[in-house]
Amino acid sequence: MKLENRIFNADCHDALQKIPDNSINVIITSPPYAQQRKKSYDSIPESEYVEWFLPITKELKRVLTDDGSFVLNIKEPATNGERSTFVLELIIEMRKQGWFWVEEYVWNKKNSFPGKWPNRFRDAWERCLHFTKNKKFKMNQDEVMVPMGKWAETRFNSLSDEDKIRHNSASKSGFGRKVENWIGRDMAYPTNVLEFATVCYNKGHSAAFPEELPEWFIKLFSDKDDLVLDPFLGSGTTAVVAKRLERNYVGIEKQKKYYKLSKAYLKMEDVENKKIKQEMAAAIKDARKTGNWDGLIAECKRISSKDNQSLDTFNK
Amino acid sequence: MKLENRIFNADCHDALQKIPDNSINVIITSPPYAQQRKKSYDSIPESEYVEWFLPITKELKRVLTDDGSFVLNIKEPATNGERSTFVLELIIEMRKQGWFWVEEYVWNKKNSFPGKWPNRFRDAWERCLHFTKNKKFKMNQDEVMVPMGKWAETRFNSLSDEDKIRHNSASKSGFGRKVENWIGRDMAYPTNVLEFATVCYNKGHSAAFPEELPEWFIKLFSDKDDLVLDPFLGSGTTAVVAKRLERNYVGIEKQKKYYKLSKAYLKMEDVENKKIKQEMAAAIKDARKTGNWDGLIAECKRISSKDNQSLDTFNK
DNA sequence: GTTCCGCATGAATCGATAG
DNA sequence: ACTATCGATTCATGCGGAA
Repeated sequence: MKLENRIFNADCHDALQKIPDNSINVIITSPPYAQQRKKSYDSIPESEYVEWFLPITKELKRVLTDDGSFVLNIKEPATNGERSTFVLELIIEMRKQGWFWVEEYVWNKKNSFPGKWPNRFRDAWERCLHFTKNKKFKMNQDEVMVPMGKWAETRFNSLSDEDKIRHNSASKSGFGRKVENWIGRDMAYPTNVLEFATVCYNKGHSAAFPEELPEWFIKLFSDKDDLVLDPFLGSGTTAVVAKRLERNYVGIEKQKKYYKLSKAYLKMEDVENKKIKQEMAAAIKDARKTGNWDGLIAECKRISSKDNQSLDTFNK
Repeated sequence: MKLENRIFNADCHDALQKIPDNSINVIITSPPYAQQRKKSYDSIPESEYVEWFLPITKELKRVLTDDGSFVLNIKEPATNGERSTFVLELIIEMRKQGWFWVEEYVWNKKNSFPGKWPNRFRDAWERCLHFTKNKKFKMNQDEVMVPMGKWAETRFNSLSDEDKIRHNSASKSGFGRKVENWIGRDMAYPTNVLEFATVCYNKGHSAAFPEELPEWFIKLFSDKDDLVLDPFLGSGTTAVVAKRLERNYVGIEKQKKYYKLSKAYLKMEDVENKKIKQEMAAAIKDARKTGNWDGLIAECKRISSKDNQSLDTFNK
């Protein structure tokens, strides 16, 4: 059975069995967080977290290609006045499994959750742990270069959208080449501190991380047509971004609700017409509001078929 | 013997014996980094780092007051293609010693050291690990509040440097009061991500961290006249800042060179006259350049005596 | 059509209260 | 003494209605 562009609605460890060895180029995920108090459906107690996760990382190592990367977005909560140590323990244990702990990127969340406590400030960062199977791996550093310095930044902002499009589409013309050179001079490689804002529900949906995060790592650690896996897909951000970047995706999500949500968002990626896209977004928002997920995918298909019609009409 | 405002030129663990129990309010330090290859005078091999550091943290716990804080600025290097795990192990072991691991602050180094490697980007952050002896401790959150939000940010950017100074010094004028009110309304508590630029050698000296870093933690975790310890004083940044903030300091530094440098910088804090201050800075710079440290302290005393004279003259 | 303001919304954490 | 639930605190962001 074809693996590419599938979402499994199953337990993570079970579904991983169906994925062959050395087949995934990048794994990006944000696993369910450990929580001491709430014993909700998908929450693992802190004390059992490492023990629970290690069999999964073992499978992830098996399915990853030799030059592939595994990016683990995680942050230990503060309970009883101090930070938990299970993430530290996890890193140490994963190295014993044979993983290379290449780097720890910091995701600096510009809009962190508010609050005030006597012993700490707001938590504004999460770990993005970068693991590989080998010392050498695929890394396309040029894909994530950033504008350098203030001057370059303002110049970029002052470019009209049309200018940018013109540059992209006409990169082989004299004009295009000129801008290209100029950009090359004023772009710098980023650091291991990433600055993205978190997503809020009012933007349409909430997710563990904003699209920029998987986008950055997918560009960096994979090529076009490569295969991207998110073993805890959630609302589907990783798959949606992978699709948009012309990579293939595989997703695993245990909860039916999020499974359907992912399918809906992926369907929305196919839609070209702006109004129809908005209509689909409204349907998703409605399902979130009412908690009625059953009809969502059918509804999305119905709406999306209108897009095809409108395209057909347009083509005539 | 008086403990306050002394610098010990001695081995860290030895000197700590002389410090009584529960006498230090804040400990801030950046210990010598582990290095795999170089076996220089003050470098500890990675494999022995935890084992070497734990007896010291045990003493630090002894000398710290019950409501005191220990801030450990550290970052594991990347060797052989991956990050070392000794910092993670250190945290776990320190908890076994009875430390509370309250928080991990990230120091985001805005101007990080340049460089390019095939498997990683520039390292732009370091850990500032916050440990305490108890769940409750001293924390003066209001001392480190920051301007809030986008609007305030742009306002601050549009103010010239002089305007900022004028606001600070003339807070009772009409202009000042207005801005003051506005600031009072628009100050927010910071997050656990700190943004300080690194210090450059051309600023006069190199140090493990910029003055802003100990300043932030000293303000946050101590009151006026409290006692601040840096067991690996280096060029004396922590002591200088503590003195400036009207705290008392204790420093320990093994290397004669850095011991003398610290004394020189502390002497410079006493000098009021700008020109004489510059003269002393030049003498320090000269000692760094020539490597001739023997006469430095005497020279600083000689220069500083001129300051007293000039003050006397001024007073007449 | 713009710009501007009000408002709801977060992978949060602590202390108090209740059982 | 230990666990479970609840209220209070707080701020960057984007949406929607208003001017």
